[in-house]
Amino acid sequence: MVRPVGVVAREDGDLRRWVLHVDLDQFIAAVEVLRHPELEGLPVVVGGRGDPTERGVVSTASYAAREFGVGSGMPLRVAARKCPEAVFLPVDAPAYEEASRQVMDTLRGLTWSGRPVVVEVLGWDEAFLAAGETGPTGPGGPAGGEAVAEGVGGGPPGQHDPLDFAATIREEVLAATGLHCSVGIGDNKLRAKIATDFGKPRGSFVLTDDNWFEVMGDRPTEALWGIGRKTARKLADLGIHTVRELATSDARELAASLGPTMGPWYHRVGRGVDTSPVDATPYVPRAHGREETFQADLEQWADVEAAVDRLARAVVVDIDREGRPAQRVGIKVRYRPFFTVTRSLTLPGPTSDPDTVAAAAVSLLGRVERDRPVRLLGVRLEMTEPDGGYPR
DNA sequence: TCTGGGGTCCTAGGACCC
DNA sequence: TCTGGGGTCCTAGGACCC
Repeated sequence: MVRPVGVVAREDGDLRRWVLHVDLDQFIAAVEVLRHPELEGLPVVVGGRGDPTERGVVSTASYAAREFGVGSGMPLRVAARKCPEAVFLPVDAPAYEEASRQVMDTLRGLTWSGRPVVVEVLGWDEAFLAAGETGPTGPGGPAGGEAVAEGVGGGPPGQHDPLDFAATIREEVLAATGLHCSVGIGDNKLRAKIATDFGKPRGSFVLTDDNWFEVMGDRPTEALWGIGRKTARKLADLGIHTVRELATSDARELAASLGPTMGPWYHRVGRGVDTSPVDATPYVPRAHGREETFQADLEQWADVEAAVDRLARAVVVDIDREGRPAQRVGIKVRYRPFFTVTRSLTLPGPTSDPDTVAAAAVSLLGRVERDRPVRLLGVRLEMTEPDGGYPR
């Protein structure tokens, strides 16, 4: 159900106007510092297997490391050159998942002016928050889904100012987890998300229709959520460089050159327009995959086939946990130096049989070139839709 | 600089069918 | 023979995000 945000004025202090975006500061590095307190304040780089001589990239760098120019996505070898004294640590996903769970549980336990908070989790270290419903909302029934108020009318009036609530969020998350976060405040999700960057670290920022162009108008289109390097370049080719230019561009021209769906969407993003609701519905994955970059390129085709077989069986274990069979199988092959192809097929019928899936994955190798060194292999399984389809 | 691993969604062309 | 228009499925690739 689509719940418009940012248009409905209400008697209760206009809570529905606000969306908050919570983003943990240097999350992965911060989790590592929590369990290695002696690293506090030092340049810490987390990525790959923690060996800066290996192939791999930076997942997160601490603020001290960032001062040396180290940043996310940078090859570990480059990070080591920029900051040789940095402490390099391997990625430990289970540790971050556990810390994330604590953070999200803390957020879900918050109330705002006596209302439960709706929490939409975006990843390990991000979530959108909005004030939830306190009861049935009319003919359509409850709109909040999971969210049900606890002490309707019984509690103290609480805070209506979103900046006060943002401060509460930061305090509660710090007290519960030892982690610092920043909070973006907006009149929709898009603006809240972008606002967070201006609040970092350990702060808040408010971005609404009132100050959108003042804050964003002269920034490059790439500053927008959903516009990356490639799209920014395409826009530049159309003479669109800034957020203001995007906002005042011709929507039909955008549709013609960027697609009937994406064109108009970029136009809305340029104006800061977003009507999507904060939705606490648990995430249901469409697919699972595993891929591996080899420290040394594979030169023997038998090694390539063995690796695809192994990856396919590993992903079958992953989808088994989901309890849904595979209906499509895809492989990814990245050759030296960095050229990638994908191949995929629809299975004759849904299956979770490891032999069948592995055989299908290996068979796809018959559709790619086999006479060049292989840098990466991946296998991906698309699952059948869950009963009742996907949420939203 | 020499480029991870986990995902999502959109586009476009061809096959196939009516 | 000189051949429309639309819908759906399959496949490959691209872009983006965390």
